[in-house]
Amino acid sequence: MKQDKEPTIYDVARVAEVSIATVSRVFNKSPLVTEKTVKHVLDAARKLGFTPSASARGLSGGKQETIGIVLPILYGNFFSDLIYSVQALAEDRGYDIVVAGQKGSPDELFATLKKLSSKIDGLILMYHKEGLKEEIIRRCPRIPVVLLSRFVRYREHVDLVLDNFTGAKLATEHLISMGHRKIAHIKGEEGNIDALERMEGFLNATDAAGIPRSNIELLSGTFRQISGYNAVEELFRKRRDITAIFSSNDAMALGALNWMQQNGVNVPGDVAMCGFDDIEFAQMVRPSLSSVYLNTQKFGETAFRMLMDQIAEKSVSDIPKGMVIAPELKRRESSSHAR
Amino acid sequence: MKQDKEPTIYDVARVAEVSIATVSRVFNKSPLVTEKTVKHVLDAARKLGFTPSASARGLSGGKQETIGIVLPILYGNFFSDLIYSVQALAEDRGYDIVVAGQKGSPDELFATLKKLSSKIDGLILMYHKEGLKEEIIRRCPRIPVVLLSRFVRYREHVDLVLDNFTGAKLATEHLISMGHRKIAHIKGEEGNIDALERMEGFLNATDAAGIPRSNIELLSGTFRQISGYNAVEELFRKRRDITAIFSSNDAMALGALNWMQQNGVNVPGDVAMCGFDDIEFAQMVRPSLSSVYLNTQKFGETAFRMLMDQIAEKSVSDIPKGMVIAPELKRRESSSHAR
DNA sequence: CTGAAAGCGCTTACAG
DNA sequence: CTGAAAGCGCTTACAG
Repeated sequence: MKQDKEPTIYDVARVAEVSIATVSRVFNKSPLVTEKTVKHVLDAARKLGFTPSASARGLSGGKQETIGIVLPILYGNFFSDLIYSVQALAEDRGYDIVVAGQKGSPDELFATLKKLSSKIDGLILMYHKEGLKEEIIRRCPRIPVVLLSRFVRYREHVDLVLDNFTGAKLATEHLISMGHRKIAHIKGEEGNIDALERMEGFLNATDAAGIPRSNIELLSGTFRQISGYNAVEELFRKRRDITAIFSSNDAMALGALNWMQQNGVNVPGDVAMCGFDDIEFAQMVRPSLSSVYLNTQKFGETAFRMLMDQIAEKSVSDIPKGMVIAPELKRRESSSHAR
Repeated sequence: MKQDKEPTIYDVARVAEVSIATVSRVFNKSPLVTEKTVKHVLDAARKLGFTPSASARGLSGGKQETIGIVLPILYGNFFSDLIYSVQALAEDRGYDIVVAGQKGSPDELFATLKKLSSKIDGLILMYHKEGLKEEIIRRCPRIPVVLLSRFVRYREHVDLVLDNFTGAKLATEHLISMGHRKIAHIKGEEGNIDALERMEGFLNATDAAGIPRSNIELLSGTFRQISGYNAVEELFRKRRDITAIFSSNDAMALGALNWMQQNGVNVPGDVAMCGFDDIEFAQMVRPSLSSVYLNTQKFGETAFRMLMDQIAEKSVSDIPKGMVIAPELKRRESSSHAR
């Protein structure tokens, strides 16, 4: 039963009394083989504990049955949600997933990709650089890629976007629809593109509603809770006419909530509040926090399907699709009070 | 420059005017090759954009330069932290990581492992079942494995344990050392082994301190925040002499904190509080929440090192090491008041 | 220090 | 429907 080395296709062929070609066909579900032969082969394989060698398959057939996911950083909820959703689909299709991070420069990225490329049949890549799609097609010509971005501004350069901008716009429109005309925005970290796109979404909505810039207040933040706390403190020192706040993330919104609760400002009675990210605590806090949910799961699933399409067509599509995964607004208590 | 197909070792050999054996040696950093030859080969390889085929290497050399990580579920902070820490080390050593989840039964697990085994040089596996180590060695004899568990009770069956029990004990001892003798514990989800081990750690500490069982109160919980809220509400209806609470996780601790703040119970003045998990919000909330931190990063790094050792020794070690990664207590405001 | 050659375990035209 | 055989791109004794 127990082998000293892994059994090969030859062992199976011998036991099943067929040629190795037939064994190979059985494991590749070729329609050519008789049902009876299939059974023989499968029995022999089971008896020997045979599993085809991925290396040999890869070498001769060119299929790895593995896809790669390369992300800026293998960390946090975004990473975890993305892998989770892709893996669930990949498993059904018999694909394994190899993950890689990427440090800094495009050159290092390409070194990673080159090394990875002989292990995978396709790649899901999140990286932000104009013209990257074209460069990848040029430098890794044989490998289908789905390019991902969290930034609408790169829409034309990638295949799939998880849209911060529209999320922020949705949240702001919601606050406006509740009657608010004097709205503050707590910005995210300086230089962070998520933060930038969220602010742009905010301004786009207020502008579209005809709200004058003097009615809005942009507050500095760092995405950390304490900066939300400090931001509202400063806001209220400066002016007290603001009736709604859109925060660039939930952590800062919670910090802001904290300050207001400590200082007798009622939410949503005096000030309505909306965050971004829809972290677990948004539902847990009192008042529960309205927030924008980025559907990372859908993002991952769509990316995987796009990749499978490319692999199936055996065509490395060079037409960026620029598809967008829409964010969703979660209305909760913190913005439930109409003006 | 741009090839219609990937360049091979033959192309490099031709351009560098050496044999393919030499090219191979260069890429395997064989000490035999002249510096001058190395340079020629590397130049040719660069010029052609050559990267060795992982499949061919795997087939003929038996090294995949890939390790597998198989976890119960590819989800949440634990997963993300573990991958992050392993990946950082693996990248330095030139290893890629393939991840897989596992559904239910041991048979499905072994199917997953068998399929994976030809793609990897070693495996980090988290799975809870007595005798699993032996079964793996029997059924996947050629592949080094590091078995992980979050449960000390399986210590003898695995290589590395992330210790819930001691974490809970630490937290409880801390509360006792602050002078508390009447302590409640909010339990985690019924049937969950993490929850069970945390409760056992709690009871172990109170017993060791000679605290009578009548002085302690075990409250039902589900790990969700609301259940912590409900648990203290019930506790205070029942008795008001409890001066400290150890919660099986932070979410419930935060729920409990919530109830107490709403009902005029001062933390830590009237009741000290300690949670488990050290989630981000533990530091953000007021009062900040004391908690137990499971060093997942160290867990992952240690697992990887153990695996590398096994791979290097080329010996599939069958002696479970039963090493334990100690949890750390984070003392914060919620338990800062001595009795 | 370098090369010729066998072999790793498959897939896939090509014959039959 | 099945088999014999070439070939995928490497590594590694074995010679020299």
